[in-house]
Amino acid sequence: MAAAEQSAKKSSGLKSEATRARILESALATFRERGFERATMREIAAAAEVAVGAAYYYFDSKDAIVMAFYRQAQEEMAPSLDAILAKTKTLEGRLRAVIEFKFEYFLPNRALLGALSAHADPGHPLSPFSEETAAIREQDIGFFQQIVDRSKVKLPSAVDPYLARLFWLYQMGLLLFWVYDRSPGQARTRILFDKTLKMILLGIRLARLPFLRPVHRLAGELLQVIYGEPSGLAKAEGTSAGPRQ
Amino acid sequence: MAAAEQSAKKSSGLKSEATRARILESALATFRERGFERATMREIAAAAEVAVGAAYYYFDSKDAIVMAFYRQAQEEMAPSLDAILAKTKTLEGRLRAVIEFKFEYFLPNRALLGALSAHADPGHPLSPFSEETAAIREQDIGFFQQIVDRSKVKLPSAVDPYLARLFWLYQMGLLLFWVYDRSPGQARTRILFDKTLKMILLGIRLARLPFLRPVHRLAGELLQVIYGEPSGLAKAEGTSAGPRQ
DNA sequence: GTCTATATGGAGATAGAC
DNA sequence: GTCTATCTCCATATAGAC
Repeated sequence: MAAAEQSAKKSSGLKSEATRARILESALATFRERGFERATMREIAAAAEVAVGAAYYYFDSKDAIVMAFYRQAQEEMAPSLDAILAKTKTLEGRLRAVIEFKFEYFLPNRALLGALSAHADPGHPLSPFSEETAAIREQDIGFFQQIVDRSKVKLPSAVDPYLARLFWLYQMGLLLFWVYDRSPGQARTRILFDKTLKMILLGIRLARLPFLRPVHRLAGELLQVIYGEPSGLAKAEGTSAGPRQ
Repeated sequence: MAAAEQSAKKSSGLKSEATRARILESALATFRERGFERATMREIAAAAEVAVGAAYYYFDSKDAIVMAFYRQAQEEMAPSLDAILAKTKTLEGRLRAVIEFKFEYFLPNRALLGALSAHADPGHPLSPFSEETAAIREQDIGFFQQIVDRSKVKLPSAVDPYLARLFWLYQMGLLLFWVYDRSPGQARTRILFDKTLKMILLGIRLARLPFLRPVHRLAGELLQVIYGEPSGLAKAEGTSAGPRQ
C-alpha cells in the first residue's frame, strides 16, 4: 500500500538506488558492530563514504533505516517462505522450517533486532505492534494463516480463528528470547523452540478432549476481547491485530 | 545487599535526604507528564528547584532515578503484600489480590513503567531481568514463593520447583500488557488477568490427569534448561533467575 | 535529482567555585 | 554538600554546489 512507497522515496534515479543500498548496508554493518543506540549517523555516513546529509536524503531518520531493513527482510524472505510452505507437509514441519529459516536469516543482524524488541510499546514506530509496521506484520501473519489453512488443523471454534495470530505471537516471543540468548549457538532458544512446539502440538491434539471445554470457553472469550471479532483474518485492517486496541 | 546501599549514597546528610526525595518526586512527576524519553534532566531539576548538577549529585544518571523508583516501590509495597498474604487464603485469592494491588500501586506512574518494559534486554540495567535489578527481582519472586508454599499447591515434580518464578513471569507479562493497554480503565488487562488466571487454575487442577504426563515431562525439561537446577529457589543467587543465562 | 558542508539546538554529563 | 558554568557529542535541518 502507501506505506511501501515511503521506503523507495525518489527511487527513480539509477545510481541513486546503489547509493541508497550502500548506505543501508553500511548502517547495518555499523549497527552490528556498535549496536543500534551507539551507532551514530556520522559513522554510518562515513562507512558508506557519503556525507551525513546524503544519509538523511535517503532516510528520514535513523529509525527509518531500521524500517527499511524490516521491509527488505520481509521482501527477501517471502520467496523462501513460499518455497518452504510448498515443500513441507505437516503443521509441525512447516512451523519448524519457517521459524528456523527466520533465525537463520536474521542471524547476522541478531544484535540489531535487539533495538527492535526493545520497543514493546505499540506507539513506537519500530515496534512489531505499531501502525507503521502493520503492513509487514499482516503479511507475516498471512504466512502463518497459510500454514494453518493448508495443514487442516481443526481446533475448537472458539480459538480456531485466532490460531495464525497466536502462532505469529509465538514466533515473536521466540525471536525475542533468541535475540538475548547468550548460550553458545543460542542453544537455549533451540531447546525452548523444540519443547514448546511439541507442547503446542500435544495441546492441539488434546484440545478435543471433553473436559477441556471450559478452557476453550475461557480462551475464546479472552481472544475475542484482545483481538476483536473472530472473523477478522490477516486482511488489510491496519490496527486490528496486535495486543492492543 | 550492596546494591541497596547504592541508592542511599551519602544519605548521612540531614537536609540532604529531603532534597534527594524532592528530586525523585519531581522526576516522577516529569516522567508522568512528558514520558521518560522526552523528560530532560533540565526539566527534572527545574521542577525540583535545583540545578542540573544537583540532580546528578544525587543520581548518577537519568536511569539511576528509575532504579531508585523501583527500589522505593519494592520497599513501599512490601508491608502491604505481607498483609495481603496474611489476609487471603486461597491460591487464587492471593494471586489476584497481590497482582491487583500492584496495578493499583503503579497506576499513577503507569507511563513510567513503559520506560522499564521498553528494556527487555537483560543487559540493560533497567531491565527486569538485569543483574542490577536482581535483588528486587529475587525479593519479588520470594513473595510468589510464599504464595505457592502457603497455598499448598502440588504440581507434578517436574514443574513444581519453578512455579513461583513462572508466576512472577506471568505478573511481568500482565504488567507489560497493562502499561500499553489503552482501553478505558485498562479494561482489557482486567479481562486478560481474569481469564488467564482462571485458565491457569484450571490447568493446575487438570495437571494431575494421567495423559498430561508427556506435557509435564516436556515442561520440566524446558524449565531446567531455562532456569537451571530445579532446587534453586529465590535465594541470593544473583543471575540464576530470568529468562537468560 | 544528488549530494557536501555547515549550522542548530538539546541532550547527558562534569570540573570546580561556593 | 550544593550548585553554576561549561563541555562534548549527537540527531537532525538547511543552504546551496554539482
